[in-house]
Amino acid sequence: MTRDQKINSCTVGLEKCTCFELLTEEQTELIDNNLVEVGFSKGETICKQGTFATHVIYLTKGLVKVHMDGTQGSLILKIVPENHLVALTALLEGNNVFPYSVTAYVDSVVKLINIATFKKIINENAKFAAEIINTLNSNTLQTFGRFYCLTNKQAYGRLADIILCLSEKIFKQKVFELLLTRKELAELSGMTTENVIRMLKKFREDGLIEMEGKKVKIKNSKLLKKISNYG
Amino acid sequence: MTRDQKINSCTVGLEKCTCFELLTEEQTELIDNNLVEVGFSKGETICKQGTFATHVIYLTKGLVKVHMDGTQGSLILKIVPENHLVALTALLEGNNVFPYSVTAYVDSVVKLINIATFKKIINENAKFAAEIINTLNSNTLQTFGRFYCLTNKQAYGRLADIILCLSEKIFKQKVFELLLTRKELAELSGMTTENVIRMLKKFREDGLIEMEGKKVKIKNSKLLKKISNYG
DNA sequence: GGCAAATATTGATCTGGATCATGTTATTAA
DNA sequence: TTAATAACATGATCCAGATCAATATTTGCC
Repeated sequence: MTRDQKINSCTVGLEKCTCFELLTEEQTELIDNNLVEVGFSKGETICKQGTFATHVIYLTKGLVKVHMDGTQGSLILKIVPENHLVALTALLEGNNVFPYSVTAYVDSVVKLINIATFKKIINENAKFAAEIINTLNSNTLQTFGRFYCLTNKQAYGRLADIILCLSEKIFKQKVFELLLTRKELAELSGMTTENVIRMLKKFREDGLIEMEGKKVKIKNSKLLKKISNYG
Repeated sequence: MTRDQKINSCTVGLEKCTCFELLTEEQTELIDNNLVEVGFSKGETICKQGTFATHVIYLTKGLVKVHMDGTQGSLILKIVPENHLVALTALLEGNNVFPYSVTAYVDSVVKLINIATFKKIINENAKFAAEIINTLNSNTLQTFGRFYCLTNKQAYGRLADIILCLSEKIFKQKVFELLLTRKELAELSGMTTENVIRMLKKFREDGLIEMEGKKVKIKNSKLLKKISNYG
């Protein structure tokens, strides 16, 4: 069996959400009349696991994490940047509560879209539904990659993954302001804060990255990718 | 923060697929004219990660595993029992290859539905599309549970999960014929074969299960659930 | 029916990363 | 301005589960 398939283990979806362009004028108006726009500060819970799912969330501005909390601790399923739909799982019939929480990493703005309205439009507009199917599949693929990363890679590989993901997908630059604390990085890469610190130090010593305060600079992304890819 | 949420970590979807009941006569005929039914023997690859995704798979009979293989080994994303759609991710626009492989655990029969036909119907029939959205969301929820299980639980908890899942969701009995080898159980619960054997022995010694040849009997499902739930 | 190849089992050893302890430096709030 | 709190850092120890090694047992198949 060949085991050389490249698996994308990045944490965020890439594509901008385009589904709303497929609505009729009437449907656009219906949505607009059935949503509220709300701001959340850094650290605030946008939706809480276990509460009634009365709306779908569209992130207008900011960066959020989607996480499940259980008896054995917390798992970050994904992080979502702006211009993305967030809580589509809420659409599932017969499951009227959020299966996860959504928390703001930075100050964020969301549109809360009434779920009944959203469902109504899906059932009326097949093109819109098709685009939602596309979004769901894209999310799934994303999650599978992260799933693989967290279960099959070693700690160095997981951390390299997260750093590359932040650089390439979120901030889209080699040099960026790290918004996340070591603790948050640890949660994201599925290890302890202490180990994130130790490993970042190692990365610095080996000339893979440079850090000054909150500024992070990718020095050797090729080798970083190798580490991500080996484990 | 409360951390007492019950998370379903079972590996398979529950609901029977009902989407085809929503088709018009014409659409049903269109599907029927664009599918082939194929049998696969135990162990055979039904679709291979990285090959062109030309069809959606509907499992008529049998039991299959969906898995991703990469440089760091293999990950079983889920197992799927009969009467379920399997490779819906293939629908994703711009992603024309299967992101995972599907392999038969036992002799199985599948319907391979032409993907263009499937997409055409989604774009024409909003109710059908809505049902597909429902299925996708159900799958997602399922995967999240397994994701949580594999990343946050200890080995005993993971094994207990798999045994309960097999008993309750797949075979729907307290006593069942274990179709899977120790090695397959190990893959499924994310540990080594040796440890599966040791832990099964421990479960037997502690009176949680009874085993005779391939027959497995759940003796104390309450305690087994506790182990699954603690870790 | 026999033999090669999986599969199952058990014990000994090793190790990646968690946990614990302790201290230092930034923020935040009062 | 300072007290409190959270973030950052580093070293010492520990442990769940992997890896390795060495049979036993089953299964498929010519």
